[in-house]
Amino acid sequence: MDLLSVYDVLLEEFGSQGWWPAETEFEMIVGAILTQCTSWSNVEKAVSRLRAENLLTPGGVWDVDVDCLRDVIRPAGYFNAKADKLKAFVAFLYGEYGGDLMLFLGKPLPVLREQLLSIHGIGPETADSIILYAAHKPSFVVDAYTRRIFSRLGLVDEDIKYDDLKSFFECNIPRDVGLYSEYHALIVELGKNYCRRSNPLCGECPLRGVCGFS
DNA sequence: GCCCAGGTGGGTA
DNA sequence: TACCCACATGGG
Repeated sequence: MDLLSVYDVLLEEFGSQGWWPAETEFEMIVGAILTQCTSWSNVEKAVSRLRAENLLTPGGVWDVDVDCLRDVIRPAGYFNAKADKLKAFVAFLYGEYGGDLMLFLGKPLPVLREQLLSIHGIGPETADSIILYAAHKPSFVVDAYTRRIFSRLGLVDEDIKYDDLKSFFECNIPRDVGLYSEYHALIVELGKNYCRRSNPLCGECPLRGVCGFS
């Protein structure tokens, strides 16, 4: 089964996901950092608390005391590390772009990606998420579900490197922001429901029959 | 109580 | 390069 066929099955099963769930580009970036290895329900709690404290702007995060920031984002887990990461992002934004987020997001994709990866706390998945869902440029997002699902389908090795799995998608589906956005969201939806680390719940999976896992 | 969650950075060999 | 580990809350 090829990648576009898998996409069609997932879209038929789950419908359009409309990612990323955020009101602004900065909120999207905050969510991307907070959701690192963390369930979205916990991130929502932290984002709500940030909104209540008027901390969903670069200036808000820049000005707030880091100890206060840690306390506000506590429900998202790893709050010490993530507070430092949020601070690191806005420090970069003010240092390099005078705090102008749209100026930064308007940079060409390769420049944007390289600069994002230079920021403490932003690895390849977070960088690609920001490029795709905040800057709206075509960079396919790979996460733990992507590797698990497509290795269980037998399409790639389970130890495939991040950039190799990213290239596998980008070389085999059209380079389209809408497609990339929807595909990653559908992969996450499938993963949450049917492809956990253990207890894969294969019985009702829409990809049962073509997956070599069980 | 146990397992899991939309990763990343630092340390070590 | 390739492992190993810390980071932490909240839901099933």
